[in-house]
Amino acid sequence: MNKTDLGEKKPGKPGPKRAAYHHGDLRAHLIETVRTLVEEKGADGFSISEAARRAGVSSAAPYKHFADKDAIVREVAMEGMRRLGAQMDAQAQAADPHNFGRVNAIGHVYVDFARREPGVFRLMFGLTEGHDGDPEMEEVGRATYGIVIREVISAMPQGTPEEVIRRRAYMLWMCVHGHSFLQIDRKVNVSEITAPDAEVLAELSVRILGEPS
Amino acid sequence: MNKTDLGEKKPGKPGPKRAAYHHGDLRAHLIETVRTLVEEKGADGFSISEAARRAGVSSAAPYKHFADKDAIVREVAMEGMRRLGAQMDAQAQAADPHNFGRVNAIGHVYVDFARREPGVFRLMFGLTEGHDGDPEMEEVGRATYGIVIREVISAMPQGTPEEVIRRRAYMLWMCVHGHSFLQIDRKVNVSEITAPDAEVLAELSVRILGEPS
DNA sequence: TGTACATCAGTGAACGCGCGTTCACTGATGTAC
DNA sequence: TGTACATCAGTGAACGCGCGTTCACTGATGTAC
Repeated sequence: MNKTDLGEKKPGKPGPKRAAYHHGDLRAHLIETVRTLVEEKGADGFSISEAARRAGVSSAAPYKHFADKDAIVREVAMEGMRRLGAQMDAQAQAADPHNFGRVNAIGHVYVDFARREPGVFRLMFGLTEGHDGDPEMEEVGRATYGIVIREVISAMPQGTPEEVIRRRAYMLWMCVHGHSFLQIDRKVNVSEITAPDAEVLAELSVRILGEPS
Repeated sequence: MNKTDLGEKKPGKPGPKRAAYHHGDLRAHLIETVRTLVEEKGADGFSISEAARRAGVSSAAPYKHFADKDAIVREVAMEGMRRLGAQMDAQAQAADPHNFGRVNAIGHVYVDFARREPGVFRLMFGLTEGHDGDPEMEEVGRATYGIVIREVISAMPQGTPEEVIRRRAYMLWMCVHGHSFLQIDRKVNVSEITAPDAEVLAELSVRILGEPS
């Protein structure tokens, strides 16, 4: 197989994507490809071979950029976590602080992310054996969770002890996380609830962040 | 390979497990084997071949009892759901009804199940492509969730509208489900909470089932 | 600007592996008479 | 109780498959002079 057969490149008329023999940014392209592949086939259904095939590259090429399959998965998960954090931050800032509006905004971003990219979401939060003590992974996770903490702090009365803050934040996380998984795993229907997401999340933040009855 | 080589059976002294040439209850034995295998290797890591090997049977034998791999997985998931339901029921009945004690008991059974059998738990609640519209699966799921509904009803004031009941029940489910996954996926640590499970779950049931502040 | 060379990012062929599933088979079991 | 036979639950060999990864290689690119 000749290189001119490979991509959409015609000889003499260099394609817009592939500058030349070298791909240019195969690494980023692979991450992106794996991302869509994970959505299509699931975290355990995709293969490096297929990603390479889709990227129009030999099956050995990925190994020039990643040590092994796990390394790609890790990258996709981290990139997802960063995006989630960025979206949470942006939406929180944009939201009305009254009635726990910022906390609610974060919750919606979380659930929407799960719904929009269930595959990546699973990669980020499912047990991915080996990422367990990964410090970089932990760091980006903590950074994202830090946004939740920040907004819970500003939603609660000043001077609320840190321990209480942490506990309330975790309660919110539990709910939102559970909701996300029940949604993408299509288990919500057995609950037969009719209320829309927004209503349920709003009620929860009031109940969790307000005074107990 | 002769049959006398297969199991622990010595000729003339029939083993206690394998009555004779026929296994006796290979079907049940396979389900049990897969159950432990799923815990060891994860839902996507186990193989029928290995299950057969462990059961001391040829790799083709399982197909005398199950159509394909999915059918075994399905059975393991259903059996898990039935056990979860039974445990929830038993612990709810045994618990003190005051202070939402029964609801809390159910929550603990749920979380403990996840912690004790994360593999099966994932099988039951993770998206297992194909079990989606499975009516038998839905039925056993609904039966188990029915226990939650039952206890929420008896924990709330008489005459509470069904819609409210369903919503509160789902809120509890979200939390407990989220907590379960965060635990088994080892993500709880980033929240840095120190309060024990029991305390958090108890507070949540008060907040969710009580009057909002 | 031209040349020599090191480096880099690919290729394509090959490997060993374990898997899910099928197949023709066979020995054990249960049943009818 | 004995015999003939259908059925059942296994065997073991084989299949095709796609995978992750390695390897020696090669052409393109960047750099030093």
